[in-house]
Amino acid sequence: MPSFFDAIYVLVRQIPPGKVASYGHIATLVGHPRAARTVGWALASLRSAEEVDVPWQRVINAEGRISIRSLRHAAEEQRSLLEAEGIEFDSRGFIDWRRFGWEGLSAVEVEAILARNAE
DNA sequence: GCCCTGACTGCTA
DNA sequence: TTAGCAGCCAGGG
Repeated sequence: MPSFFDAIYVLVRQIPPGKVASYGHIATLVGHPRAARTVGWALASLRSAEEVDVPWQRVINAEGRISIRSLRHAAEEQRSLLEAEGIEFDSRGFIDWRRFGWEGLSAVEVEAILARNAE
């Protein structure tokens, strides 16, 4: 059974290129619907470990927008990375969930992926 | 082991 | 409709 952080990283890796998911969405998938802040915290600490292959830029807030409080340059970098994958921002900086939102995985799929990762 | 912090969220006023 | 605020969870000091 991977730790909470590991579960987050594993699920974020499941987000396909050109798609985005919200912090709350990821938190729900790992079994903690109210732990969105923890997801953000996990990704924030992840960013310092660049060798880890996790597409952190594909995780944004519930509004479909980048809202990094500190690390302003990281927010700009995130937007660049997403645009490079074909994701478009409207004039207000919002992403269209209908076009780029990730559908997520079923509980069964999540369980299988986490179990595989735990090996 | 307690206290603080944080890339969030949803409800109230 | 916009702004404030209190939960939520885990890691680090």
